[in-house]
Amino acid sequence: MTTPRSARPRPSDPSPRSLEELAGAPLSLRERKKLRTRQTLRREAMRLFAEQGWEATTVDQIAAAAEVSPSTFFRYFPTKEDLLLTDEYDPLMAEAIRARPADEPFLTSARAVLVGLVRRMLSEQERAELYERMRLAASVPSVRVRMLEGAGQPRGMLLDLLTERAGLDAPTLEVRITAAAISAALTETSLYWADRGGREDLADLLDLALGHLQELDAH
Amino acid sequence: MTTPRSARPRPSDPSPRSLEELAGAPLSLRERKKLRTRQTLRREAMRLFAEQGWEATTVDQIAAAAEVSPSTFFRYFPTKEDLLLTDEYDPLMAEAIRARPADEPFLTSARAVLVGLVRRMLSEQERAELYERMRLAASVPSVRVRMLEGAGQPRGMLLDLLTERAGLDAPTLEVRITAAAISAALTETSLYWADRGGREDLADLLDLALGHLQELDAH
DNA sequence: CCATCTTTTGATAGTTACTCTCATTTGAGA
DNA sequence: TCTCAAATGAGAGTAACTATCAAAAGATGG
Repeated sequence: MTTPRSARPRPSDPSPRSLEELAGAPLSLRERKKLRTRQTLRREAMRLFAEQGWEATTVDQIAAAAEVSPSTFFRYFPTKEDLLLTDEYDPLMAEAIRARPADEPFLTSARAVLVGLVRRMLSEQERAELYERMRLAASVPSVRVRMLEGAGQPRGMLLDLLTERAGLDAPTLEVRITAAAISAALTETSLYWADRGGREDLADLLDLALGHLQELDAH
Repeated sequence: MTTPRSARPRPSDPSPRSLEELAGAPLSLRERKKLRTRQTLRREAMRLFAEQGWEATTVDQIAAAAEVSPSTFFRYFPTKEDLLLTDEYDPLMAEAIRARPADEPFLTSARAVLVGLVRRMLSEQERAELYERMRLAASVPSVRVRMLEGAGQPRGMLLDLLTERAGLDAPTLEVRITAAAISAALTETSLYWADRGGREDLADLLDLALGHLQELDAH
């Protein structure tokens, strides 16, 4: 439970990440292998988690199932928890928020963008994966914790956006409060959704939650 | 980094905790010893953290400094991080919030109570301790993480209070959002305070932060 | 196709936070 | 003083990491 920090040589990130599959950039063999290893690790991990639960599944098992050494596992995922983190939505959110009028209250922008994104963007499979991740996050504290931490989390991005929009260099307390509140609402809503078995519509829930934040004063 | 959970027999909590020093209840020898062990552990730990930093200080060192076995350490603090958590203010907060008119918006109650509590309640020494804890929390991710998690954190208590006040059995999404937002604001403010070297007035900051939450819609 | 250079990998040997179990000590209460 | 429950210590074990280094495998220029 010490602060994890990988000083060990890691396989370098495929730079423009996942977009170049669509763009013409042909992946080199090396890059393809790395991608496949990463996917295999994640897939095997999720399978094992589903079969045996989070705690009963060791990193060694995951590595074995993916046919790599434990060392290699840690080169791809600095912690076991990181298997469940993805920040792939952050850039999209950032872009969409920047496209909104700058004089609009930030929470209004965020609400519109987040709800819209969730409503449109998720394919069935993405939805299912998100659900699995959130289910685990909801039941395993250390995962929730890592999720709240910030690495792959929206707070950092929201903070930057807010600071930028306010024309500030460093975030004020108010800015930090706004970012923290939205991020907390986002996480809480996802967890709530997972708690209820993923049966309700996530976009609706999110709309409700952020709407509630807007009128916190009245309840 | 597995989910920590103490299944080992722990020294039982001195039930009404810390209040009975003021009340007439004379502590038994056993209770006094437990209290002293807990305090010693925490004090020695803080000293070592200050001297060597968080990571360089091992649990074994702390136990040795407090002259107990490592086993005993874990009986008192399920994780190293827990050394920095205290929920001693929670009961006071709960009581004070319950004393407010039930038809008042919850955030208004919370703001009044929290700010009042912080403004009045902290002796110089409490203030200094809180500052040290927050300083560490602000700089050591795993601690911040554990702080956000909820164990010693106000979210759980706020959630109960809110659910109770709304006359519900189980918390709705709205209730969860409110609790999460207030809790996040509380933590964020404390971290901000620590970031700034503890020079500003915590009560003022808190008032500002919760006030900002009330008008999130306008910014 | 070959030789070299770089990146990725695996093996091995720690360290540390924690868990479990069990025998011993110590305070509580009669 | 005897008895019982609670608290402690000792020791062995697990699992998540970290650090190091040599071997394997793609990339690259000729």
